[in-house]
Amino acid sequence: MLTRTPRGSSNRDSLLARGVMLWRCIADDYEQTILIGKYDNGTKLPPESEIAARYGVNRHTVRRAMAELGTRGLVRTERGIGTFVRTDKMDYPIGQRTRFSEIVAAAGHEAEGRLQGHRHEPASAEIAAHLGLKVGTDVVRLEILRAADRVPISVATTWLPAARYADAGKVFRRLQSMTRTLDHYGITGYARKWTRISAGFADAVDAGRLRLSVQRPILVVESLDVTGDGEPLLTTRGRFAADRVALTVES
Amino acid sequence: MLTRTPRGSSNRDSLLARGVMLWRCIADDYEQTILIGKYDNGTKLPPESEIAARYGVNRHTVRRAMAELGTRGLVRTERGIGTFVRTDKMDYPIGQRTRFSEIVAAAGHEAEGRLQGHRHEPASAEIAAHLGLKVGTDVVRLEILRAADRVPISVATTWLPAARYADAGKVFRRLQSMTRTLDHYGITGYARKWTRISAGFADAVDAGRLRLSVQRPILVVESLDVTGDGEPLLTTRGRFAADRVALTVES
DNA sequence: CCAACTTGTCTATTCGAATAGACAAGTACG
DNA sequence: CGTACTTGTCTATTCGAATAGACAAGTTGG
Repeated sequence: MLTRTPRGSSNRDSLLARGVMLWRCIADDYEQTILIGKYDNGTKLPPESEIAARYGVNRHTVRRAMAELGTRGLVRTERGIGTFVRTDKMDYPIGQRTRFSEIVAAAGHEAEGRLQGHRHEPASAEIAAHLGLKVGTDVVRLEILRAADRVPISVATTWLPAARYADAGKVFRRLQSMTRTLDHYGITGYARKWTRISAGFADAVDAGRLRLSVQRPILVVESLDVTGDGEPLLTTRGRFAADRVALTVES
Repeated sequence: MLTRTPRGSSNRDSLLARGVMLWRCIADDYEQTILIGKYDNGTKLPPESEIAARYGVNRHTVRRAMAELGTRGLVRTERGIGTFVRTDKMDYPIGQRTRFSEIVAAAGHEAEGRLQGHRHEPASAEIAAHLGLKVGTDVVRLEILRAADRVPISVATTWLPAARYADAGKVFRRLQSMTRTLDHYGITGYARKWTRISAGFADAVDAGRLRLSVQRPILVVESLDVTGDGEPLLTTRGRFAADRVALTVES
């Protein structure tokens, strides 16, 4: 070990923004490089010790930065081997039978759905039209964060008629899945009726939940699911991290 | 004092970016609000204690944020009175007799010029043309940060012929002023020959030196000064913080 | 199997961010 | 003058960022 520069100068200064932690600066620096497309998918990064030396920081600090990049879904680390760049996007098929947990499981990942919050509210004109209700009817609103292998994929706002699904929030929080929640209400065969896709930028709240930098692109997916009888069941407005997902529409 | 929320929740969460210090988040939040133009110039901000309560943080943390906004030139604090928004831009007249220290002094502020670095280098085609030298001739290059009342106003790169001003770096570092540096070489009556103004965005280095957020607009001012005899003296490429300066061209 | 290399985890220490409280110093107003 | 209010400064404490070092656990290649 040479370890000069015990405290000061090096490549650090060119990154160090006042009031921003070192590991965050390093993580952001790597994110830029990766998102620019400088690395191919699967490229092996240098060993942590080498990166630490190049930045003039401790190895633990680099580990913290890499952990951050892991939660952002930009790298994948394997013990004893190394850290690899991950630029492939998860394929997310959209069709009549669109179930997050099943899609993720089919892709060989671990699905997770966490309820961020829920409340009752009167239906807006748009929500009422989707669900076939009168404006102002009581509806349940759920905010759900979905992740695959602990990497956030999407945040979704879902509305259901309160008349039948008043406790949907509590049920979801326990069962952690929309499929199982509806099953709890006796709904088994439900289907996607329509899906509308647009794009935009993540606001501060969504960016935080999705562990994205602000102003990264997102895919906005609005949809309506119906019961087997064709009755409106739930409508959703989901925001997908466009850096991590590609939507495939079945036809 | 009510001081609930000893550690958690409040308006904090909506701001708190992971890896970014609290005071920085608050400062950036205020900067956004100010630059959007929500406050008129001179508007009095609420007392520190009140701001602290609104964000759910300690008063010291607010003070740190306000200190940051002060160095960015966005607020001005007066003891015993309060903190005031500062959106007025300093008027910077450009004419034949353009001397930073004189302009700033005339506006009632304290001028400061700090040398960031200096070196000799061969003249590029552009610099050579400006100074009337052959390409590759040895020139002295100075990087100067200028501030008024401790608020950074501009960073400037200045080139002089090395033949006569070889030690310009050391001299400037001692005298802290271009006017005095030239005076040291016996140059008293020099004048602006031409000025070219354009605009762009601050890169990471300039943003750091000017204490700006990255990607804030800057005014790029290229100019040539000549001696009393009309001989090319020095050429400069200055980058001014557009949020703090308005250039006035005399005609 | 063994040696070299890389990531994971542990302990200890230093330094600054953030909190908490108290008081000084300045201004404004009746 | 004196009270109320606001900013400035000080001390003390807690918690996490960053450093430092050592070793365990895993992979690779001879």
